[in-house]
Amino acid sequence: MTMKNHQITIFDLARELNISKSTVSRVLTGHPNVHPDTRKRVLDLAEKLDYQRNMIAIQLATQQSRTIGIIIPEILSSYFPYVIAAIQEEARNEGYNVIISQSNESYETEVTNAKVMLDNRVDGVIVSITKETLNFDHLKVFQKKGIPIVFFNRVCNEMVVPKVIVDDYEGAFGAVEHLILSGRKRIAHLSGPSSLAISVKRLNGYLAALKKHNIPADPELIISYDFSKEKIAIYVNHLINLKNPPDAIFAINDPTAIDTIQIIKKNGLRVPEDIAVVGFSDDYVSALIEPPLTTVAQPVREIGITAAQLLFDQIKKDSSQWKTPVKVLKTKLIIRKSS
Amino acid sequence: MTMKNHQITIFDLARELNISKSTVSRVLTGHPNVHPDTRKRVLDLAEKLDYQRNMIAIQLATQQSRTIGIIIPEILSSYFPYVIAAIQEEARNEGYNVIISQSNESYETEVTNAKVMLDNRVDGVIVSITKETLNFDHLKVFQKKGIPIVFFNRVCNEMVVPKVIVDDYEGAFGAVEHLILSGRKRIAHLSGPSSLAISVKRLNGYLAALKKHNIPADPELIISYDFSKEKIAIYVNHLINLKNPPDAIFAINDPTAIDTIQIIKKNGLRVPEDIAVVGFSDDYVSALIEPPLTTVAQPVREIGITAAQLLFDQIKKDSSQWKTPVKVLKTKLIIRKSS
DNA sequence: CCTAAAATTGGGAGCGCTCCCAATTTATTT
DNA sequence: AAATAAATTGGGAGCGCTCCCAATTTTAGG
Repeated sequence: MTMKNHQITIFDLARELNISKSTVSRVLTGHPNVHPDTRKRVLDLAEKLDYQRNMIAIQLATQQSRTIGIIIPEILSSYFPYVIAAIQEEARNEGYNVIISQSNESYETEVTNAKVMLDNRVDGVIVSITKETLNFDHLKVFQKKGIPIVFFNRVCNEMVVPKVIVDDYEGAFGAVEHLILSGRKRIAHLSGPSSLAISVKRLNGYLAALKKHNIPADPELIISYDFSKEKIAIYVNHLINLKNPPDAIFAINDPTAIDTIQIIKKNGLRVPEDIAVVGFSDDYVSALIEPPLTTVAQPVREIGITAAQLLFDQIKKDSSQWKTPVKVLKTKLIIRKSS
Repeated sequence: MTMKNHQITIFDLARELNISKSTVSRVLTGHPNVHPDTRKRVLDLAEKLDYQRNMIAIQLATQQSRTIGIIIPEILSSYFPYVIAAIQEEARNEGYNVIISQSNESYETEVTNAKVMLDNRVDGVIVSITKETLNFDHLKVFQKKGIPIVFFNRVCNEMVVPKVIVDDYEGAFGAVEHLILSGRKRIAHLSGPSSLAISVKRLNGYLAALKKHNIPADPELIISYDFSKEKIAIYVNHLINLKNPPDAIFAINDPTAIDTIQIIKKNGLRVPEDIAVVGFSDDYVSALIEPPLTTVAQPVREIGITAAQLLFDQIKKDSSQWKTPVKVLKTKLIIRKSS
C-alpha cells in the first residue's frame, strides 16, 4: 500500500503559470510550436518543483510502452549477459526500457513470460528460445498482433522474422578441422538437443569437416544431450571407456566443454595430450581454466547490437515496410592449450 | 510506427454481453461480488476473443506500476546474475515485473538509471551501488517519495532502509585466519575502494585476524584499488618484487583473485607453493581455474530472495509501518587448492 | 491602419481501466 | 405479501497525459 504523496502533474504546472496544460505538454515533449519565453518558464518551474513525468500516463495516451522485452533461456552463463548488455545499451540510446525474462530452459516459463510481455504491451521483443520449445504459438502471437520480434542465437525456423545468428556451421567446421589438422583422428561430438537449429548446424559443420578430410563419421562418437549437467559425466565417461576411445571432443558449447575437461582430468587423463577439447562461444571462464579452452568465439556485443537495431528498425517503421533479414555474423576460432 | 490493430477492451466485452464494463472489470480483477453465471460468461468471451488486459491502463488507474527496479553496478560477473535470478523469481510470485539496469560502475549512469526508474514509477527498487557513488541524492529521492528501497551487497550507510549484506568482516577474518593457520606469515590484502563499506569491513576482518595471531599489519602489504583490470598487474607485480614479498594474498573478490593468480603464474611463481591466494564470493569460475580458488562463498540465492522479500514487505505495508532491518547472512569459507 | 498569414495557446476528447456510490434485482423474514 | 436485507449491476468520475482542432494573439504585408 505505497502511500504516494500526491504527485505533481502537468496540470499543476499549468495552473501555477496560468497557462493551459496543452502548452505545458508541448514544451515537455519538445514540441516546436511554443514561445521561447513560455518554454523557459515551464522548464524552470518543472525544475524547481522537481516535476517528474509519468511514463505510464504517457504510455497510455500514446499507445506505446517504449519498452522492449528480452526472452532468454538463462542468464547464468556469460554469453547472454554480454548480449543483454549490448541490447540495453542500444535501447537506452533509443529511450527504451528493457524487461528481461529468463525461461530457465523451460517451455512453460517461456510461454508465461511471453504472456507477461504482451500484458505489458511491449513495443517489441528479442528472443532466444529454450531447448524445450517446439511449439511457437506463444511467439507467433506477437507477429499476429503486429509487435516486432527478432530472434537471436536460438531461432525459430518456422517464423519469417529478422534473426541474428552466427555461422554455426562454419564455426564448427573450423573447430573440427583445426583438430584434424593437429593430428586428431577420432573426434567425438557432444551435440545439443536436435530441436535447436544451432545443434544441427554445428553437427553438420562437424560432419562436413570430417568428410572433407576423409574421416568416416562414427555414430558412436556423436552424442546428443539436453544440456543437463548431470548427464555430461555419464556421456564423457562413456566415451572414454569405449574400446576405441576418441582423442578429441568437440562440445556444443563452453560449459559443456569445461565440464568435459573436468571429467577427463578426474579420470586421470590429460588434456590435450590424451584428449583434446574444443568448445563454442568463448565464455568468460574459458580463458581461465586449466588448460585454457580452445573455442569458437561469438561476437556477443555485435549480436546484441544487431538484434536491437533490427528490432528498432521495425518499431519505427510501418509493418508494411518490415524486412526479414537474417544476419549471419562471423565466428572466430580461438586456439588455446586444450587442443 | 507500430500499427496496433484495435485492441479488445473490457468495453468490447461488456457491449457484446450486454452488461456494464464495471461488471466485466469486476470479474477480470477477481472481485467477489459478481454472479457466478455472469463471471463465466465474461471469462468465456474473454477467452474466445483472446482478450488481453492492458497493464498500462491498470497501472494508471491503480497508481501502481507493479514493477520493481534493480540497479546494479555490473552484470558480467556471476554474483549479480545469481542474485537477480532469485529476485526475479520472487517478483514473479508476487506478480511483479522487474526492470534491471546496469550502472557499469559509473556514478553518472547510476543517476540516470535511478531517474528512469522514477519516470517509470517503479513500486520499489533494489540497489547495489557503484564504486564511484559517494553522493546519494539520487537514491534518497526514492525515500522522499515514499518508494521502498532495499540495498544489498554494496549498501549506503547514510540511508536508514532495509539492507541485505553478508558478514564481510567475519568472512574475511575466517579467510585470513585460514591462511595464517596454514602457515602463512606475510599476508597481503588487495582491498577495494574505501568508499565501499564491503572494502572496509573485509579489510577490518583481515586486520583483526592478523592481530589475533600477533602478526603486525604491514601497510606495505595493503593495497586499495578501484577494480580496474589494468591496475591489478601493477599491484601484484609490485607485491611480488618487494624485498620482503608476501607469501599469501587475500583479494577483495574473486575476479581480483583470479587475475592475481594469472599474474603470479606469469611471473614464474607457483600458487599456492610460493604465494597462496584467497578470494571472496565464490564466482562460478572459481572452482574451474587452476588451481581452484579458495574463496568465501556468499549465499547468492538467499541474498536475492531476502532482498526481494524485504522490498515486498514494504510495498504491501503503509510506510508508517516500515521497518529497516539489516539482514546479515553468513558466508562460508570454501577451501580449494589455491591456499 | 486594415487584412491575411503565421505563431502561439486553449479546450476537450480519448487512451483502457478501477472503484466509489447509487440503482436495481433477488433472497429472506415476518 | 409486504418490508427489509443481501446480492448484483450500472454510471461516471478520475488516473496523467497526448493531440487534434479551434481560438486567440502576434507579425507581416500592402
